[in-house]
Amino acid sequence: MKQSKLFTKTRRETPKDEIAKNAQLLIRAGFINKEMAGVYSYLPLGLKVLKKIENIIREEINAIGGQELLMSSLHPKENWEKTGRWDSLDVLYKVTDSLERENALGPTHEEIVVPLAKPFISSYRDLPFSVYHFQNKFRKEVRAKSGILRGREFIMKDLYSFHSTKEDFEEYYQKAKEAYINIFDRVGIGELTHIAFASGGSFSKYSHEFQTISSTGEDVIYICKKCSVAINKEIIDKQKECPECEGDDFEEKKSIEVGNIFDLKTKFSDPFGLEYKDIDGNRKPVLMGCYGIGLGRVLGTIVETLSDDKGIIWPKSVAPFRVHLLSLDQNQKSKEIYDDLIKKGIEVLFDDREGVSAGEKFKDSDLIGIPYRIIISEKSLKSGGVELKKRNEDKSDIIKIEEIISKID
RNA sequence: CGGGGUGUGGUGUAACGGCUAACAUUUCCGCUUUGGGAGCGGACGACUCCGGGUUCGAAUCCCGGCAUCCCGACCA
Repeated sequence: MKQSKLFTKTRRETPKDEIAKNAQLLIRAGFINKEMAGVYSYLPLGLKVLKKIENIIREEINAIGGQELLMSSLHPKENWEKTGRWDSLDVLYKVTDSLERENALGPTHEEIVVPLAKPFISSYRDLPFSVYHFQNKFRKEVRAKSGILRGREFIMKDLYSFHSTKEDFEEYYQKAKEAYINIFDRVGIGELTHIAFASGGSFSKYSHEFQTISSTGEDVIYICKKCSVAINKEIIDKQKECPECEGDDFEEKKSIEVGNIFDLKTKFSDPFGLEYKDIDGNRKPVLMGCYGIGLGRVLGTIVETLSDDKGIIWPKSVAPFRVHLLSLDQNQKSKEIYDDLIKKGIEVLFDDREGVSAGEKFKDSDLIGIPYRIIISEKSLKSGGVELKKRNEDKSDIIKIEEIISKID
């Protein structure tokens, strides 16, 4: 991608209506645009990152047998009345059309996925299975806050699993937990992310949240100093020892909930009569689990936790480009290198803008946060090649042009 | 939903109740310049969020609304 053709430009000033670092940097760098409180558009750079996060999640969920589908955003009122949530869920957006028909905008998809699964489940032989999708969720948050961390419209991966026995559910739940660990490792926040015990489970007594340590987080967790698992606030009040190792020394930290896994039991199977016949021919309710990850929240958390005062520092796995190629008045030589890297399948943002000073290109590059920066200038060429600098390091090296590929893996 | 803050060119700010609403930046034109947001000259760009009110006179004061941010409550 040539930067001279890029849809967005960077901004020098931080927008005055954003306090959260994630939104300030993402808007300044041209990744997102704010439409209204809690609602953001993803621009070409932002969408690239979002898609990379999505693909990592997709690979890990496919690996535990999840089948991807895409459910609707507009939901029949009837389904929500069946579960009682038409009236009880205050974040539910209700829309009325000109014929006075009422619908809901989906904030989550139990009300769709359960009736959807019903015709496909009759026997215990049909179980287990799991389905998921990436989709825009709508929640009428009374107070959107923290940039893209708590919005009114956001993309979520929600996975639903269906089981005949609790043993089978527990086995799958464990696999989902491991998939989540892989996901947060791969997107670059694994070290900061703790599994937190939360209330709500039936068999294991707990559900689990994935909490990333960050001062901008709105949650508080207590990290066990002995085994590093965490407990969320609502259960540490009742219990003073670690459920994992029985340690009793905790560190209090603010954190962002980037994902959760939850045992639904028969909460949604019951109202929809989702049943199967067991081996003896008895009808029994299907057991379910649900597993969510907010993509925008993950993206925002990466920015919150990995940026510095100059801009964003993307992990390689989700960076919009691998290389930021800066031409300092050397467009001809730079173009050759750019074409060569593209031919080799490297994702490159090529700052080919003419009449833009070196300093401005450096500032923009720091802000956008691409992992590798290659500078081509009269100076570098005289020294025998190009200059390579990593976004997360201060030092830089002059390397030969032929060496580039081997240095950017 | 309670409490507080803020609404001025695209962006960020300034302006005691009183001249044609100022400055920076962005953008455009010309020249010049290329290692940390370069320099000079010129140009474009605002019914000062909306609606009322007070006043000879309102960006400025008052009332209402809307928007937005923060704190709290809420958060399958």
